Amino acid sequence: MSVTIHDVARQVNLSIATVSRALNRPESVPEPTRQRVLEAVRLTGYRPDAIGRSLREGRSRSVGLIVSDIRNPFYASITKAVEDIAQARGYGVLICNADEKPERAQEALHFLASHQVSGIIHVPTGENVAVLGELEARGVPIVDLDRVSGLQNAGAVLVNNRQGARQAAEHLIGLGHQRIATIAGPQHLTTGRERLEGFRQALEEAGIRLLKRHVEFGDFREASGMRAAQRLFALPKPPTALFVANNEMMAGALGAVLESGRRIPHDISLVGFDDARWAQYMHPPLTVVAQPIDAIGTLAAEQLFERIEGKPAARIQVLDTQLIVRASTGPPGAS
Amino acid sequence: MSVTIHDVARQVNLSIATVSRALNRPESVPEPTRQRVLEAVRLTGYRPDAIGRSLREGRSRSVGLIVSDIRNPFYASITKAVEDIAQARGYGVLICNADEKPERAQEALHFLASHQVSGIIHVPTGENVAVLGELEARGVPIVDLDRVSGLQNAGAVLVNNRQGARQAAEHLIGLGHQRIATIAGPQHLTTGRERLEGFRQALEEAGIRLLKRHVEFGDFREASGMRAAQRLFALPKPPTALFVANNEMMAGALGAVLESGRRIPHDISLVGFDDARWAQYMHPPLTVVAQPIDAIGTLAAEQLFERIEGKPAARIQVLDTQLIVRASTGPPGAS
DNA sequence: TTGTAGGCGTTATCAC
DNA sequence: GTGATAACGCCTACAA
Repeated sequence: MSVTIHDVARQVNLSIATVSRALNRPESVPEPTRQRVLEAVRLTGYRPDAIGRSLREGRSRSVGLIVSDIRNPFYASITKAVEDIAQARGYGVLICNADEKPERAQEALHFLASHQVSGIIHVPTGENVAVLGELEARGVPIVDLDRVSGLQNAGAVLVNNRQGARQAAEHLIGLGHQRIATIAGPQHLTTGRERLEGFRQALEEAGIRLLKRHVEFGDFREASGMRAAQRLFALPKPPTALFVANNEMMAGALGAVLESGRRIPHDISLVGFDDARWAQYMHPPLTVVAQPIDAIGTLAAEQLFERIEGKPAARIQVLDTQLIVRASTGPPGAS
Repeated sequence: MSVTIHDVARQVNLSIATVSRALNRPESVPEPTRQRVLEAVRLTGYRPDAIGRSLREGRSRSVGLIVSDIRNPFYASITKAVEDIAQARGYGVLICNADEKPERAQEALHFLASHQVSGIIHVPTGENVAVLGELEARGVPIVDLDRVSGLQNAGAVLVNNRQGARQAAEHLIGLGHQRIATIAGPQHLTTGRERLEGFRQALEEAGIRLLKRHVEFGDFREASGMRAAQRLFALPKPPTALFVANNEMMAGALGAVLESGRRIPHDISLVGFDDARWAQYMHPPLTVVAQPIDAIGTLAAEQLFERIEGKPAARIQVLDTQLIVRASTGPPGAS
């Protein structure tokens, strides 16, 4: 069995109360006693049982992280940033992969609740405001990441999606494109909506109407991107430029491009949202709207811990995107 | 506050014992009683507190996952597979990113121990056999993944690294290369050692001596791959073919190739270990030794839960690799 | 069939 | 300065 505080107490002929105090409130115990305890701890290899402590304190020293797709490098990076910061503070990370399914996210939320996590970082997958609200009412800080859950008191770390989409659109327009299409994300997600809106708006301001048949929708997963691109390429007058609203759907769209024998950017100019290693390495390197991934994860984790440690102010932080022009975009019909 | 078993008991005028029984041992309670309880559970929204249960049972319904680099898509996929299976069984996953640092892995191990996890899936980062042994002695099943920790009773899911490296070497030899180099992984890791051994052996069998200056070592991270490749390219007679022992170091090596102005495969043939999306998309597409990623994660998780649920047999499962020939390899000096 | 009570490991309150 | 004790929520012998 494991060594408990009783073993340490026995070792030094003190009560468990004193041992606990020596460990948690060093000032409340005379230095010599404290040293004796510390020595005994070293000797026995005692480590406080996290479960016992959690039960007593009403919260576990761990945080929940719900991502929509752990295989998307964007969320893998986020996970790393969050885990880094949690580990530094002695917290654990319970990871849940919602796989873009709201039911799974809800299940995860319940699970985290019953585990008394100290806080939750959450990539919303759909409508789970009810469960979130309960958690929040119980005093569990919540930080939305990437998307917005609709929960009132949640903090959030987001990216300026409208700006990003606008950058993509303006770049394409500047190159002289007129038949510009987009593969948009799910419209029940803020990222899906905002990227489409920013894109449409930029086009309109340039006097270009975004045709209905030039807007295809996907679910932010690879397969849907491929299908959407295939539909676009099947049009009588296919677009000469395409803005794809996330990296996974872009991976799928690329498959369709290859399949159709089109050359990039001669036959089709491509702009993605969110950078990824493969985007830099592919041929030609992909023009993208990049997000400050590390900052997103770090800020979310930092805000979460600030609030866990007492600062009540939930903040909504919006970060800027950056257009990185590489070689997948060019004037229509030119190589 | 949260709703506890007491609230449910009050609701139906029963003792908490009966409620607990109705929930955990349906057969030990008359059906009508059970129904009343279930109804009350629904009404109150009661969910058992995982912490209380864990304390009582001496183990939490969660497993630990220690990976060496969560941003490496290989481990991100593993994480997904493990989380999938855990979630299906009602277990949570505590994720720890060791970042290839043994101290962090050890810290993580202690953390998981104090959290009374039911089992651990573990990508060894170095020598943590002592802590692992304690865990194991406490009855916590451990499954090594990808590498081998040296722990006696651990199960393991591995890949045939020697075979994989051999496939790479033979492919290069078959193409006619003579000056073949490798960027090997850390030699304190089984993957690092075995891939180098298999590679060397295949060369020797073909009558090619692997020169000392043609073996560079990295730490399985991108930056080290770049530096290693730079050293290789600075040789008076640089190699015409290069086998890189993992995908991250390959990413770095690619940077060095670009920087040096070499063309692939005309000036240098490249074979990687482990496939990645960018490997397929890059130009030219990368020849790789692929690992059955999903199977690795799934088998590890399945073995872990089998053992959690009582089957004592730790197994060592070794999976085959597969050479995928794409366009980054060709005869020396030919395009 | 159901209830009472003990205890898992911890921290904190209250005596001494 | 230190110790005894209660409490957190749960499950399960044992008693009724």
